[in-house]
Amino acid sequence: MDGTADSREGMLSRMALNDNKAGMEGLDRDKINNIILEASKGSRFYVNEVKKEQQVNERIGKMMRHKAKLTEQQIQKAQLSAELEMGRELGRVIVHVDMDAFYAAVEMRDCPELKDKPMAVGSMSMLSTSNYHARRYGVRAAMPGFIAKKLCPNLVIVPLNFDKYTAVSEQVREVFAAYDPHFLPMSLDEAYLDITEHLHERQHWPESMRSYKSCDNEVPVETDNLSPVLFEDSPSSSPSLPGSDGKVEVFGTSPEEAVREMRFRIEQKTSLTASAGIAPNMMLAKVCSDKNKPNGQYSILPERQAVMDFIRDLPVRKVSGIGKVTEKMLAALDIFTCAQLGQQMRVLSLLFSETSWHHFLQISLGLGSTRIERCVTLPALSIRVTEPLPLSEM
DNA sequence: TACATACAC
DNA sequence: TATGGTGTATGTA
Repeated sequence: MDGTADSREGMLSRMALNDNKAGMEGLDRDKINNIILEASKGSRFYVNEVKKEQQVNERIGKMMRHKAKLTEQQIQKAQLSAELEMGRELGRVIVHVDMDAFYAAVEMRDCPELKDKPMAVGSMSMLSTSNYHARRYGVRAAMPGFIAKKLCPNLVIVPLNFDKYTAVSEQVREVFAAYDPHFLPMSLDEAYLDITEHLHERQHWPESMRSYKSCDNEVPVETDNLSPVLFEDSPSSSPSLPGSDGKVEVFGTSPEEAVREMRFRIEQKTSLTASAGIAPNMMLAKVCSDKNKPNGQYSILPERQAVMDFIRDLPVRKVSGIGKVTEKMLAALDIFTCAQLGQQMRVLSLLFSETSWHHFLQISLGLGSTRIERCVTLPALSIRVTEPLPLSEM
């Protein structure tokens, strides 16, 4: 009944390497998992993980028995879909920006010797993040350093410099604010922005307000005549003219160009790269920001068809809010992609709570929040004494 | 209400 | 030697 094979399989789903992240494609999973397993076996953590795994398996068993007993019930899913479809909002331009391997990138910037080595930030007990070189060995955020060392003996582990990351984060947030003063920070290294208003204004901006010099810090190139009032923080001392020194880049007025410009300014200011996603809602923007990481961006056009094309083959696990447990429960129902999620709504509405299946339905339709709300989270953020460690800012 | 689970960073 | 800390949301007893 217990079945060692079964519990071992199940354990792997919790303990095994999570390669669902950028920079970890094409690894030798079996080899890596064996090392992780060997290092973990017998520990209290291991025993606890096995226990939790069995609980999830029981939950799935219960769900499957329930499913087998289902009678053909009619539900009004079609009607709800239609209502949601009518309310679909495509008019906002939502951006999710995410710094690439943030802590590791800061440490590499400040210590060039680390640049070509596999390195991670954290301790022997826990890593906060790793650089892309280390990821080739399966070393990633949320992994204990001692296990990472087994995977990659040459790994350099740098302790956290939290104050430094906070300071850099402030610099990055200054750039965010230029595109959306109400942006929503999710952690030190990532945020949601609604750049709809910015884009409206930007339409009327002259090129000079969209021009940036490669070597200079964050200020548009100064030309003699045009609205200098708008550049309060530009240095009046040395107005750099196009062609005088570094190359001047002119950014366009489209959403993609605005975001390219924002990433350019972040890099000029901090020497760190960011990735971004542009989409009509937060759920999609978040997925998009991961698509061309590191140092890239991806956008979904504000059209229903573009959204549905994007959603179709998207693995459900990529969606924020779908974690490993939900992934496994859905997998037991042969649901792996968002399209399959949509096809199975009838069953899902019977097996899951109302809030859960409503959420699933929204995902399957490519819907998400179109207003970023800061007021709700702001008090919580200000109370916080220490920022939680981002364990997956890759 | 209190506690447990899932999820995010 | 060693597998985080904190907040939110949701479900259940």
